[in-house]
Amino acid sequence: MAELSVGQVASRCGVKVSTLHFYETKGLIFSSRNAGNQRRFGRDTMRRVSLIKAAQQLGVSLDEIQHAFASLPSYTAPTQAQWQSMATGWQIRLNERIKRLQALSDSLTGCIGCGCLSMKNCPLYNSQDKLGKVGSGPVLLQRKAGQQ
Amino acid sequence: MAELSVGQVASRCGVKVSTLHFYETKGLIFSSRNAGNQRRFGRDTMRRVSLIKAAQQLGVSLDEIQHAFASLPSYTAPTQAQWQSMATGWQIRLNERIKRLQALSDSLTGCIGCGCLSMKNCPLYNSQDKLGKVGSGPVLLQRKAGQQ
DNA sequence: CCTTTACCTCAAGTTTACTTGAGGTTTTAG
DNA sequence: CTAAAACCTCAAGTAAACTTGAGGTAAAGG
Repeated sequence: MAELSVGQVASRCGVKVSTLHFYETKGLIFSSRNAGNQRRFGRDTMRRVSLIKAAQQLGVSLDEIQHAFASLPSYTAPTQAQWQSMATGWQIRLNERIKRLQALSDSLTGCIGCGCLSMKNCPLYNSQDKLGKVGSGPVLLQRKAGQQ
Repeated sequence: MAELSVGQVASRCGVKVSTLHFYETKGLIFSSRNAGNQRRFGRDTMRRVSLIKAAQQLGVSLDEIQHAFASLPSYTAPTQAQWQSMATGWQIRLNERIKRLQALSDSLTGCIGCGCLSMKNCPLYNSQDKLGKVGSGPVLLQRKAGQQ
């Protein structure tokens, strides 16, 4: 049983069948068809779906994921090296994100310590505001890559 | 100048005026009105907006944020203790999230190490799949709080 | 005073990521 | 062989988080 039906992939990946259809239209996964026009997925599809779900945890959009997947072959199972370079790429991204969250956590710690009643020395609030200078405000740790 | 106009809050927080209107309809921020029916915000509004943006980084929805804000007074500036208990709550959440991302990062590291050609020992893929047992699949680290 | 900039409200539009449903075909289990 | 379960396509609906636009009022600078 080399190939899997859409229902099998769905149940083993914990997603709905409709989600897999959707991912296929987005070019995130690929299938061939059997005699009766039903989808048949290679086993690597499950890893793709796992990676999609993992990446979404990091706040990565499907478009970006698709872009990252673009280096992988669509219809043949990716090689070891190909998976590895993808995984490495995600991990770099993931570690950046962890760092940012850590920084945010530190800011909150400062916030808890400072009391923040005065708003003058709150590290969260004052990360950019500098006590009300003209210009852009306390745009804090977000907005690294054009989120708005 | 104790109170701020919507435009001032917007530019100092790095968000659009329409976003502040939107947040107000959602009950995330509050304003009084001047003689000409224009909004006037207390300075604590900026901290609220900072916290909203920070929380969004953690994947917290506006509804949840609103719920967390519910403990704060709407029209009077929150006290030190009130801010602190909020910040502490966020930080617990934040640290949980960091832990999860760390776990994901570890899985990816395993993935990079194992090569994953066989799919038999990939820690990312096999976190729940157990080599194809019947039942639910490699539902990995997500889905902690009914995300789908 | 007058014009430009900032505000106001309310309705409708946008994007992302899916889900639901209708109407019909294929597989599979008994 | 037949009935239920699984698939198929395509269109439309949903939810979150905003944004845009129209039509009109207020405030601020010269």
